[in-house]
Amino acid sequence: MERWLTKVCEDCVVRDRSLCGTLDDAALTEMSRLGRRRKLAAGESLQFEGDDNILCANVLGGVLKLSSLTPSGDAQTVGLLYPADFIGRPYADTVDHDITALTEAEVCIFARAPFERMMAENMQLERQLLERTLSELERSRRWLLFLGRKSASARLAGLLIDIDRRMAQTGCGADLGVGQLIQLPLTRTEMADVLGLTIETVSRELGKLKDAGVIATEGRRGLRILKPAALKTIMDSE
Amino acid sequence: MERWLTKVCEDCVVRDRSLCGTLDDAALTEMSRLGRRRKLAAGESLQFEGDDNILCANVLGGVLKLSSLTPSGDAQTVGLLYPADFIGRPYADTVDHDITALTEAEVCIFARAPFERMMAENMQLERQLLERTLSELERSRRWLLFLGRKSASARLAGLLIDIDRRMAQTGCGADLGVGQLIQLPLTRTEMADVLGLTIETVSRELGKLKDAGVIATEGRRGLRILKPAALKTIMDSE
DNA sequence: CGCTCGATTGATCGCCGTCAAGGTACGTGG
DNA sequence: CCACGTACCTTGACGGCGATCAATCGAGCG
Repeated sequence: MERWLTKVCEDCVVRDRSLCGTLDDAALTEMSRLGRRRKLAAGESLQFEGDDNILCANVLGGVLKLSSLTPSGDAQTVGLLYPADFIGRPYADTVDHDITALTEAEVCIFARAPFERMMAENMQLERQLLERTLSELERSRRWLLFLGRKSASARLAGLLIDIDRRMAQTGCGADLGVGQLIQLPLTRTEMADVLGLTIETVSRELGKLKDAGVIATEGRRGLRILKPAALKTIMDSE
Repeated sequence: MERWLTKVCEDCVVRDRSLCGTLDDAALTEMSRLGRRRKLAAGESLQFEGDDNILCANVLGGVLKLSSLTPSGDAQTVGLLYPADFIGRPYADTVDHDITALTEAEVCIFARAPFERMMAENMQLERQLLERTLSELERSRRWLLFLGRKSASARLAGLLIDIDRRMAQTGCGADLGVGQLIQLPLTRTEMADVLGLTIETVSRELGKLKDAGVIATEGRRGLRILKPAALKTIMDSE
């Protein structure tokens, strides 16, 4: 029994990169007892804004989004979640954002209460989460700068570069190197929701990048970055 | 000597609301040995993006901003700091944003290394910082939604409401209640930098709010919110 | 092969940025 | 206490970027 539970973590693809990466064997065994895996279909939601906050999780595979609906009805995505990312907000009563799978995804879920107990007993867990949260805050603030000050083309370039980097890091199918085929985890509409733009503008800007030979597309979700330097220049431009 | 150092914290105006609020007497004595107060003139910067990350601090009084310059040269403010707020990013090598006083301000500074040592030895300190960072991340994400999806008038209304709330909470001069005089901690230009707008648009939108009788202004920095409900409606509108 | 949903493309509109010209608060010095 | 100067703010005219509305296209699936 014990061995089986441990094995859940042993074959975990993100074990060394996730929050759990720093745990010793005893703590990992305890964690494996608390966690359970769940698969999500594309479009399926893990939780909704306003829900009771009862869970935390690690992303094992796939890409998810954090989003909110404005009172006036349209969506804004405030963050993307890739494998090894942490989901949840310990100590809070309610959930702040919807969490929805963009692709098929798998997560390792912990009930919030026992997870918080684990944090209290394992300092390195709390420390890890603090460092991750600080990083995430920084990511969010950098994105603020994009939404506040950058043109549609710069925002799109920034998103494509970010996706490329994250997909490479997490081994979601992208390899390092120019011209590699990436499978975009987002539809045009979803990209628009991240960028604070409309689907039409996203489509037009993608068209311009294609015409300029900076990228190439393959079907709806295939993407090749042909001129990374040019893309970065566009990202940094106004 | 010991008594004097302790006294530094004893007369601290934000003692119960700051990070240090949860510390016991022994730990507080240790903190008071590490911290030193510093006054900042309006416009003075505590640190710049790219600097070596050598300090953390608590805000004692005044209002400060966190901001970045885009490569193309214009400013975006990514956060505002009020009394009792925490400044700094433990564990990071370099500083992510400029920190500048908007008004006269006072901070209680700790060198980063000893501050991190204190955190390692005082779990509640790390725990407090984690909770604050999670809150701050949430604030930042909510602001993302504004910059991504809201009109100039909704953004401005949101900022005014936020300032009102924070000033009331931190006792910066605002009292609760309709029509109270608030001293805005920001100039029009600084408001524009927060909102991702231009100074002209901010000025025009303020004018509209005045014409509608929602607010009244008094000199450059004086503000009264006459119709809070109307302001909230505008904030929630598209 | 046809259906459906998503993506593209085009035409037009409006918000907000830009450029430009006063105007007003507020500190300074007479 | 008032004149003056400067920095900040307000107001106006105009243009462009991206939203909106609308039609068509095309990928992917049954």
